[in-house]
Amino acid sequence: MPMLDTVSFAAECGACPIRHRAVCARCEEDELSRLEDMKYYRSYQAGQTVIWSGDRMDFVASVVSGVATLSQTMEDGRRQMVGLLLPSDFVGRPGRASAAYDVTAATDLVMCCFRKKPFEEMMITTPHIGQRLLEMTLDELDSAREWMLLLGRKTAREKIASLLAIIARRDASLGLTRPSGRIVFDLPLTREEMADYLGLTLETVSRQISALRKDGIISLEGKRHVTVPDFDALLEEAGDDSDGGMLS
Amino acid sequence: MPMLDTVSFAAECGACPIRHRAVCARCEEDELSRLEDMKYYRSYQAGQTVIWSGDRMDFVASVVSGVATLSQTMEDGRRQMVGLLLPSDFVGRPGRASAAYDVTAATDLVMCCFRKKPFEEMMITTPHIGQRLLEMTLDELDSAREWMLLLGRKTAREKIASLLAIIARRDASLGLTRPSGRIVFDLPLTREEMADYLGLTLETVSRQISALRKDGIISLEGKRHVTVPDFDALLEEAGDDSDGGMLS
DNA sequence: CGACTTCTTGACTATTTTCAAGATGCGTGG
DNA sequence: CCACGCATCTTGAAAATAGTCAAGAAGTCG
Repeated sequence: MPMLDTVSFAAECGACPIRHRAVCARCEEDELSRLEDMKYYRSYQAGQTVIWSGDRMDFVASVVSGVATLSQTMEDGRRQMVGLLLPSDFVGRPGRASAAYDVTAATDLVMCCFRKKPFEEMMITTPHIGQRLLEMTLDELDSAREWMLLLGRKTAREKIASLLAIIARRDASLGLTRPSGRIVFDLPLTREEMADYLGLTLETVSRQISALRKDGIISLEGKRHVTVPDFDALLEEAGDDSDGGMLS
Repeated sequence: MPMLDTVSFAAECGACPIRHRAVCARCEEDELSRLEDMKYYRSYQAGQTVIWSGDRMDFVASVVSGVATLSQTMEDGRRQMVGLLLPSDFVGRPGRASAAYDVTAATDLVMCCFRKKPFEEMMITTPHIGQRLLEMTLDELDSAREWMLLLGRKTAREKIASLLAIIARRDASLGLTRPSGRIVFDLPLTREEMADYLGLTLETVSRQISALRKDGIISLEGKRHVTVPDFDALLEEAGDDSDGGMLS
């Protein structure tokens, strides 16, 4: 098992890449400096577990870079991913002592952690944090519900296309690719992780990716590097309405 | 189509049955009286639509009595329920102009509606509402994630057992039945609504209910009235860990 | 009591899973 | 630099689960 690594980072909130999107987005300068006093960074390697469900959790955190997954496991080993945590996403629940889900680093990961006690106190005294967290939680709830539609009603092919579209759109919104019809990105997940997210087996994931490739919806170099020649065609396969689930 | 019905209700917040659990739970007397100024009650009959996805929504609301459903529909008609709204649950999203989901009355329903504009203003000036709403939203997010596990990984039989367990537990917590091994309740949903909630067809729902009946896990009088002789046996069928997903 | 909706059950079909074998790619060490 | 070993991925064949189509039963409401 690899070890946790507490990092001394370029720790200026002012220079933080997720400053404007994370839970601290609405904070004023003085609030930020209070946050700086309770924060520390942690890095994890791809594959490392951040925390196990049920473990005591004495911090909350924002994802700074990389991708983490939230997942639940049944006694017999069946696993379902219940969230994909991207930069600026929030981890942990104020007021709860232990983790409700397994959190795993899907890629190399950096998190900005806040000691829980002072963070909770600050939530009471300053409204900006709680307001922003409410906004973010409502957004997550919408995502979770969109995912419920996928899990409950979409076919395997639609599930794969939907996941690819989400990842593609996210990369595009981070400015890593131009928002034309052609999109290129790397999958941050293994086939098994995709299966756990989509409620499928890894074999079905593999087959459907092959099928989408055969049909020219995507092309692959290696196993992770994906090219989508026509994003609209991908959305068509995903079965979403044309706006792709954008909520005003 | 039945019509909307605006009701003059026994409108005292002090006597409200959901006073201690709803979004107003933390409000002081003076805050309650501000809420009274912006509130009105509405009743709906079982089957009636409260609001359609995409419709403009100039209120937010709490469910006072009855059961409502939140659902999403794909272009080709596939439908997935994404939430079950019980007394004290909150409907609507502050800061959003239109409904993101279809809201339907599953049973006769009474809602306590707040005009959206003043409610949003009050959220900024008084922290109690936003704090409580954050708590409730985090709880809903947990429920949604529990449902994702069900939709993605459970078998049809486990899905049915899980739904029955949830309804049974809820009725018990409302004090309608004693919390012994034996539990009796009425299903608030049709087979089709159950199917939409569970990501199944109504035929599969029907078959699995018959199977649970044949195996003695439940018994039925009529189609809606259910007796669970041994609640632990039902939980076993649901595939949950023994605590039944209770979160501290 | 009768019409209509809701529900049940049967037979067949489709999709996804399971089990199994082999291919590909990646990192490490010779 | 190449080869080996391990993890990841692909593909095939058979099996299981849930879906579809269809008919009829039960319950409900007027």
